[in-house]
Amino acid sequence: MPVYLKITLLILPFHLQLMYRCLKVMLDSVTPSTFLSNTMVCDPLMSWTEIFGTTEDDYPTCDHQTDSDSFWTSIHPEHWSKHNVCEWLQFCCDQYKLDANCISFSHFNISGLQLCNMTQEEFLDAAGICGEYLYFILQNIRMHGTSFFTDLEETKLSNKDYLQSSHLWEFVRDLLLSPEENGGILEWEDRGQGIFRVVKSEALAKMWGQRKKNDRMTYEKLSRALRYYYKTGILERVDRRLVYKFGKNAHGWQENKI
DNA sequence: TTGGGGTTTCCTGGTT
DNA sequence: AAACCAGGAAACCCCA
Repeated sequence: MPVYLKITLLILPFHLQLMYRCLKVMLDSVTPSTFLSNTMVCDPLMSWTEIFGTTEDDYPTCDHQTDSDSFWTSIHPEHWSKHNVCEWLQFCCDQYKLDANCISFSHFNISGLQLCNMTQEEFLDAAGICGEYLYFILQNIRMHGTSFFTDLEETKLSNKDYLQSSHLWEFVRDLLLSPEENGGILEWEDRGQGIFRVVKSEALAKMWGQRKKNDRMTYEKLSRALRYYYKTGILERVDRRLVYKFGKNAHGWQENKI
């Protein structure tokens, strides 16, 4: 075997590792503000040791059952492979109790970049009501994971400051005010009186948990937080399961006062 | 550093 | 039996 070929084979793994580590450093160094300001992505002054690290081999792996949301928010969806997209769909079905039968998986045999370029209508075509929900989850990851929009006008969600609310009741209110985007998690029972129903309790909890970067959130705990609002008049009791009503101190939910 | 608001976590007991 | 409701207690986190 020629010497140059031996050398090439010898250094090939090293090159692959170098490429991976460079890519990882680039991704890790990215922050939302970096992209929002349209400035350079990488810190140009990375040392060799920062790039190569030590000798351990920490190639990325994804166990969507155990890593929960962390993997999907650690790498921007645009960088997902076809396999990642497929795993993400499976993860969403498991995590949010979506009916996989609704999903036309052939429509999702695409890269992360192509996924990100899909419109809400295309999601609907590909997965019906689940598509609406998947679209919402994806936008949420793009906004709150390692998301980096170059243009804040890019989505309807950001236009409405959707999910920017700091309090739980505002988060709930804003979901109710965007029925086309909340995936049927919440719905009005009596719009005029501010009475609403939680349709998918655990999905709501997961979404709130995602908002707070807390994958241990449950409806049990979320509902405890909602019950605290009875004291402050943000919510009023409705003696029906999963039904709540906005109180006199809640604002922004009335149709004529938005 | 501290104190308060707003949860989050855990719990017991009750209801649907 | 599972899911939900009620509310006490304490921990936690963030912000001013």
